[in-house]
Amino acid sequence: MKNLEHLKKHINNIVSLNEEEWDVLKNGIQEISCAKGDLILSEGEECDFVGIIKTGLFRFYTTKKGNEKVTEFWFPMDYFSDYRSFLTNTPSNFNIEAMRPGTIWKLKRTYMYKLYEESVNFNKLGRIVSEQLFLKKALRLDGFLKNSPKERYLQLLIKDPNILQTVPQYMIASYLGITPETLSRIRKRV
Amino acid sequence: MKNLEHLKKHINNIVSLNEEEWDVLKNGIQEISCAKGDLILSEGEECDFVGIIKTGLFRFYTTKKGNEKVTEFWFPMDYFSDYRSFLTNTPSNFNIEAMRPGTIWKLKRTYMYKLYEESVNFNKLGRIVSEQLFLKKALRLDGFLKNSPKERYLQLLIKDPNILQTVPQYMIASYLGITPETLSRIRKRV
DNA sequence: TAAAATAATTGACTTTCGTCAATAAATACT
DNA sequence: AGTATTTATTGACGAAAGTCAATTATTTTA
Repeated sequence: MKNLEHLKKHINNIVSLNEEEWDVLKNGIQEISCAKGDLILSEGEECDFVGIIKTGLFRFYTTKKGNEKVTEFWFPMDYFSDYRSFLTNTPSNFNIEAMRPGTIWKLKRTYMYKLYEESVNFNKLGRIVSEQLFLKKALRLDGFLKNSPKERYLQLLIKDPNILQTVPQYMIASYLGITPETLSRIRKRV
Repeated sequence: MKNLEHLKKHINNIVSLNEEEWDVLKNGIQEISCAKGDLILSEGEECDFVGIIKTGLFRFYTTKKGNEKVTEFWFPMDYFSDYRSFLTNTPSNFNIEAMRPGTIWKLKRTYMYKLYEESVNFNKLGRIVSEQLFLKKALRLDGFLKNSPKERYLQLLIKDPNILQTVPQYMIASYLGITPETLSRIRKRV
């Protein structure tokens, strides 16, 4: 049984849909339960959805020469998708993994593009989602261009303490673009 | 005298505006000529526009401890803005500089948000611009997370040869996140 | 075209981070 | 609680990139 009240409230903060619009949107949304370790998306697959985390903790990572590079962590009410794959209709190079049991809301691309034809509000929603995703990427890229590993870690301490509390340290190291050993040493010297 | 035919064609590839919509959009567009070295945006200012390069070559950079970190280069028909500053109404940490004489088209935020209220097509346009900007950031971030400096340079060779041909090498080094000396050595070993 | 200014290369040296291996700490399992 | 597994720390060492200074190449400008 889907309980979408929380989502409805969230969406209405972005753009105020009328009841009819909400019903249309609602019908496109799948609510999916995930067990720990579940892969919502795997490398090679096309990402044909955008979604929002209802509960749980998810990560977005790729692999290189056997080891994993974490690009993002997602918490409740975060948007999630391989939006590059989604937008370009090409296979993803990433995996999306449930780090613990949780629930997600998904909206398929085909459905979403149908919505875009329906009303101005859905386009507005799509625009704002894109903007949010842009902001996240931009801030993260700036961190890499401007800051050293140590500075990136300190920024994380300030801006995303929730990540530090909930995610194993070796994944945080990967997220910061360094090895676990280096992160351990940075922490010692702070 | 504004000659916007080229721009009109470009916009119509994204979303087909009717004549009335195009007239409204047109009225919001400023065409601005830039001399070499002109700063279209300076650190501390708020970026209240998005634009498209008509002609010329521009760079987007920030400064740290006196030296410059280049985040992006923009060529004709590229979107440009400090879109983070634009979206969040906060001061920019970046500069936009004309690297040679050129011309740009600018659209102010206030005007753009007025357009968003007007019709579905403008929202669509805004969405697609956001998507494009997202894609660029995402690809660049992935490069930093996944590739070494040498690999990033080789990717640039393949994907953006135009940058290599037109931009001084020390700025390319900055764009790759390394020093000019290191880039020089990488090039020697390839 | 000559001089000046800017950009690129090279060498010597330092710093930072990665790698590998061992150990310690924390967590999960029965 | 006690064992097994996973995660974090530490040390020794090597590789890669940064820094500083000098030199060479290229471009600009007078």
